[in-house]
Amino acid sequence: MDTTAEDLVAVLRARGFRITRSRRVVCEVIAGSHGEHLSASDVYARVRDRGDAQIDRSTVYRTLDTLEESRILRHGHLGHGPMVYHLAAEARHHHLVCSNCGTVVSLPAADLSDIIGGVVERTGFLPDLDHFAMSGLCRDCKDLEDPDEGR
Amino acid sequence: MDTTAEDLVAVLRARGFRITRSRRVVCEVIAGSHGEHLSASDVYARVRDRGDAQIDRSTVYRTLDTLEESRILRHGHLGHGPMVYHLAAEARHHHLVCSNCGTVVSLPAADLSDIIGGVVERTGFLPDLDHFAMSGLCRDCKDLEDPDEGR
DNA sequence: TTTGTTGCAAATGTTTTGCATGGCG
DNA sequence: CGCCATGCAAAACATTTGCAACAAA
Repeated sequence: MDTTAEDLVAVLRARGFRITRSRRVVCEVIAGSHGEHLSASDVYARVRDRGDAQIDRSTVYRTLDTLEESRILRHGHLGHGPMVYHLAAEARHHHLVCSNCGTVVSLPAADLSDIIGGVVERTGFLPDLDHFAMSGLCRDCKDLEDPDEGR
Repeated sequence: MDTTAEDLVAVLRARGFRITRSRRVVCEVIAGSHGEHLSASDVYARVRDRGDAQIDRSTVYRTLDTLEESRILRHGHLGHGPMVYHLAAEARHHHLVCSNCGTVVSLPAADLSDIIGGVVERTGFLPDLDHFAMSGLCRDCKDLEDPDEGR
C-alpha cells in the first residue's frame, strides 16, 4: 500500500528518465521514510549511511527535483530550516509549529476541508496546506502570553 | 498613525538598547516601508541607497533581530525566498501564493477569523497566519489542472 | 552510439559569528 | 569610562550550476 522504491523507479522510467544507481538509491531512501519529513541533507546523510559514499550531494538534490517534477514527491516548509520532502501519496496533514516553544501540533486532513472550502469560496484560490506549516502559539504558550501582546 | 522611525527608536530606547546611527537608519527604512515585505537584503539595499554605505549587512541583520525582539517588527515567509519583514502594527492579511504561476492573492484579516477560530477550537493552537504564506493554485491555474492531479 | 546523468568543484545567496575597535550612555 | 554595538572578515548553510567523463538505453 505504501509507495515502494520500485513504484518510484517505475514512475521515473515511465516518464522517460534513465534509471541510474544514484536514482535507485535515493528512491530507496525516500521509500523508507514514510511519515517523515526529510530535508535534502537528511536524504544525503541516509544515502551515505547506506555506504553509498560516492553519490554526490548535488545528485541527491537533482534526483529530489526529478521526483518532485514527476509528482510523486513534494516538498514543504516546516519552519526556518531547509525544505523537507514527503511522498505525495502520504496522508495529508498540516503542521502547526509553536513559535515560542517549538512544539509541533498536527492537524489532520479532515479538519482542513472547511478551511480549504472557505478559502476557495472567498478567493477562488485552492490552498495546498501541506506546503507551509502554520506558525503560532500552542495551547500552553498561548495561555502564558498576556492578552494584548499575543494578539 | 503609521509607525514612524521615531516610534521605533523610542521602543528601542525604552527597552534599554543604545541608539546608534546604524539603528536609526534601519528604523527609518523600516518606517518607510509600510505595506511592503522587505527581506534583509532589501533593507540593506535601501540603507545603501540612502548613501549610508558604511553600514554593514550584519548590522542590518542584527538590528532587524533587535526590532523583532522588541516586538515591533515581525518576519514571515512568502515563498522559497528569504524571510521578509513587516511592521507588527501593520494590518493583518494572509498571502496565497500560486505555486504554478506565482500570482499572489491577499486574504484580508476578516476572512481569517473563522479559520483561526476553527483551528483554536480543534487543537487549542492559536495560528499566526501572517507568518507563512499559503501555497496553492490560483483560480486560473486550478481550472487548468486535471482533477485527479491537482488534488 | 548517443544523449541524459553523474561527480567534482566552484559559485550563489542568506544568515551567523568572532573579534578588535569605536561610540553611546 | 565601561560596556554595548559596529564593521570587517570569514564561516556556516542550503542550494545551484558548469563541465568533462561516464553509463543507460
